[in-house]
Amino acid sequence: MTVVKDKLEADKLLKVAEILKTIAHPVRLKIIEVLSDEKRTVSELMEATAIEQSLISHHLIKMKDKGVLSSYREGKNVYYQLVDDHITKIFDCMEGCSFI
Amino acid sequence: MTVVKDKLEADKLLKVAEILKTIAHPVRLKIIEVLSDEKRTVSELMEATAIEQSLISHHLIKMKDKGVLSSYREGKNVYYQLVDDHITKIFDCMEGCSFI
DNA sequence: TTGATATATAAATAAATTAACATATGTTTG
DNA sequence: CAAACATATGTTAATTTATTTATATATCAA
Repeated sequence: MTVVKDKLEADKLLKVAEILKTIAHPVRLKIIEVLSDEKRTVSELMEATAIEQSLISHHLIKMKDKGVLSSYREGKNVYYQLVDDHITKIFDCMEGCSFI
Repeated sequence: MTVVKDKLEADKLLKVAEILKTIAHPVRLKIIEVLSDEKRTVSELMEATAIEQSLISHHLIKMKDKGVLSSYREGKNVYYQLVDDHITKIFDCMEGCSFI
């Protein structure tokens, strides 16, 4: 059996839990998946996810708040992007699990 | 920028979200961390997490329901263990992220 | 400057999660 | 078989999160 190398401190567990909670939603995972390719505008994300404007905005802002995404405006559009690509590894990680 | 290899189907995103939601809690992460070493009884997990009997039982049963843990009885004790060690990779994955 | 387009915000509600407490069940031991 | 121990279950309350609808703000183009 593999042992987790270093035990995570309680506060780090909290932080990890917070991030996981932030992304533990099918739409948010889809957003991450789409953004793994490259940055997208809100409109593009709406189309990619088939989620209406206000709701996707809520999702995006929450993910931004929690540090997973960042955004910048360019004219009428706002682009969202992953703060750290590393997060996409979570798909590999999960897919490796027998129960998925 | 790294691209996620294969796009996950909608139903797989749902499944992944379900699992992430299941473990996105500091106590549950701690349980996974402890079990990464080896199987433990409920009592041992209570001690390791400092969580009271009923509450930890609820956590354990939820994780078992979702397929993350399995359990078996041995006398008065019930042992819980990880169904798939692979799940512990999530710690590495998260620790690699700049926002953690 | 007005209208159109893109996005954000606010408020209300619905739904899900977590925690706490009380009680029940299963197993061993005397 | 009764008491003790380990764990599970049921119920409710508290809290958090997700969704919807309506409205506001920002930017561009005519």
